[in-house]
Amino acid sequence: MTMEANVLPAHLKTDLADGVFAAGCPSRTVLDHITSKWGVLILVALSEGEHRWSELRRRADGISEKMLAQTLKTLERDGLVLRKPQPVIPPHVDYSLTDRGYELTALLVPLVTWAYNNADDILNGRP
Amino acid sequence: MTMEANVLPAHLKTDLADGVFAAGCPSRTVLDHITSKWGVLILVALSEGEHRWSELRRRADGISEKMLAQTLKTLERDGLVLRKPQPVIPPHVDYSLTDRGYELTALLVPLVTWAYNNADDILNGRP
DNA sequence: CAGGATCCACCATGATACTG
DNA sequence: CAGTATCATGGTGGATCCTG
Repeated sequence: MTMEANVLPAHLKTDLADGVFAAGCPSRTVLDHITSKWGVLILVALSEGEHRWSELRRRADGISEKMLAQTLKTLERDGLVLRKPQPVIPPHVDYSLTDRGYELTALLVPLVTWAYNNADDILNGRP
Repeated sequence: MTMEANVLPAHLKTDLADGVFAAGCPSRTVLDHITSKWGVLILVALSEGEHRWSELRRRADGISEKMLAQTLKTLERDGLVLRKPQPVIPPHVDYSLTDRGYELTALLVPLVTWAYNNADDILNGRP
């Protein structure tokens, strides 16, 4: 019996243009943003609802203020995250997902969940 | 009308333990591997079927030999990619997905597809 | 409270050359 | 063909201090 193992079925492939493999493809830049170390965590955190700066800082354990600012700015410029300054005393800023950001996290959360569930087996060489 | 916008429904959240946000969580390491710049492309390429070293080198446009070797080694150690040296003349090596790698690409390919389809809008500030 | 600015260190990455 | 070895570098990311 001849069969090629572990090849994605056609219906999953059709949407994936060859372009993603090209060096100059814009998707590379976008992928860099959304799969960045902290980008993933921030997006997943926001998928649970609106968060303040200080909440995100605590939630994404280990992130520096610099990287939080940089990550949020990139995601905001990409139209994935919405920044809402609240002019109250004391002032704060709320971050949430845009529609496009929400669409993205629907794909991202399962990936992170999978990584979480498989991490121990993977890192310990278990099948 | 009060409603919280763009929050994932409960059934998608339940599986996602708070642990992923912890600095020491093993999933961070795994995420680093599978969301790395070249890791993503190699996994997606292999989701289309078995590839040789030289094929992967050409497919992942712009990758250096060093990065290809490093990426493949990491993915192999993680049990996501299978390495099969072919003792023929001239010799070559086939790379393919393990069952676990296949499971992963089922989640990864939609993400890459999304990035590809949205890249232009995102980078040009279109809604 | 939410950042901006600056300095610095290191590691990931790339180029090149060589080998089993 | 499929890598490994070595070296150079620059960009990512952290620490610290400062501000609206």
